[in-house]
Amino acid sequence: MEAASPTRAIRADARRNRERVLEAARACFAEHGRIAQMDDVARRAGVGVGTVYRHFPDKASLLEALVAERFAQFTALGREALEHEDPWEGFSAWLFACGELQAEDRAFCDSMAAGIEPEVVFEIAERSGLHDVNQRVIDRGRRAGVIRKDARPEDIPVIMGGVAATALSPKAKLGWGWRRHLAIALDGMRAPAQSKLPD
Amino acid sequence: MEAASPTRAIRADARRNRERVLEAARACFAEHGRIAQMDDVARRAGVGVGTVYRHFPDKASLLEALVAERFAQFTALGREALEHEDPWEGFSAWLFACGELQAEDRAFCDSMAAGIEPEVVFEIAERSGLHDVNQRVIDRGRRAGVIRKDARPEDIPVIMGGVAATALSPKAKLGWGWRRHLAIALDGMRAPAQSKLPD
DNA sequence: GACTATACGGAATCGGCGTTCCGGTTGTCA
DNA sequence: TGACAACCGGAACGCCGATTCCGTATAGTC
Repeated sequence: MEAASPTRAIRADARRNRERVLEAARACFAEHGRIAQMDDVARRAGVGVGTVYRHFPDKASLLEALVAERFAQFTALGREALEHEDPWEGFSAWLFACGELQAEDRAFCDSMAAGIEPEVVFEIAERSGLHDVNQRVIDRGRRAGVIRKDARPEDIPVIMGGVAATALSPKAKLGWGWRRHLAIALDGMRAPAQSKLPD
Repeated sequence: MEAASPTRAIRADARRNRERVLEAARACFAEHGRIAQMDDVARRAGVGVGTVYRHFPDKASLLEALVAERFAQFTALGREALEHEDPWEGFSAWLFACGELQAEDRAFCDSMAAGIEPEVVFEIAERSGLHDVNQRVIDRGRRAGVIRKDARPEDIPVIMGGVAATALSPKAKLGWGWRRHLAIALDGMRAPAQSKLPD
């Protein structure tokens, strides 16, 4: 039904500009979070705002595209984690790696933490195969006896969302650091469990 | 230097209105988060916007006042926790209680999670004595051998910030729930530690 | 080289929201 | 009761940033 239009293909310059816009958006939003402005993205990309809007109907779509990229990375890393000989090491190193990517991306963090339109985020995670990977990683860990029995795949996004919130805080203050936060949560996920999880 | 003005005392209606505004603000912001509008607060309080502004110079101040109230509650609960016979029970029940309060308050959650002006939040925590209580609760737990040795008082706000982020998500989705998140983190704080925390 | 569908740029538009302002009201004190 | 300072309401203002619009430029085709 969705046949390629019979007319001319997408113009080369259009394709190039789309790439530029995405790249500029990555940089702007990573640095300033979702408050970065469309005009800034356009300027950084060296195009007019109009062009940005031709490629992405609105700001939300642009942000979405970026989140999708990140999720794809997480998924890829997760697949590798499944190959790791030590299920626990694979699991924890994976989350630290995702944390590293997150921490560099303010917009991603506040999308996750303050969770604008979680429905959409959920769908993207589904589409990118992230849910599936979460499921497998948790299963593997539980079977190996290194992850607590009552752990669930959804615990991963919950934890990472929390870590994202921490990553948003100015690092200096209190000497926090998302790594410490993640380390605590990971200990909480480890078998043997010290308590029973609600739900 | 800050002597009471020698002129008439604050008018009774002014005091009453201030209270109304605070109450309305509590309700509006709790429900909609910090995006709730000043006009809504005013309407709900049954006063004009001007009145809101006479009592609080700007939106930030109003939010701040509310956050301060919350922190004061946390502090009070924390002091009670210190009296609990079981240091672990005192600690964990305390955080669940705080979570309960948080979860009902969207504005508080997004202040904590997306952390607008963390400097200010920090200062309020200091003033309300929350930092002090955190310190004591952790110390007590560590001495009793129920909290991991490498835990630090700052881990508490970090964890609760993460929980706040979770509380912001629509509960239905994925069957999450901040309680589960907190439970995991608490297990991570418990002695004996399974790993060494970074930093 | 001529032609046209596509793209482009960026000024102008539009809507939302915090904040200000001032004429009118009301509590308080003598 | 009168006078005045303290308050009040809410219309109007100003800023800011997303989005639109349209005249112009250009890739791709014949």
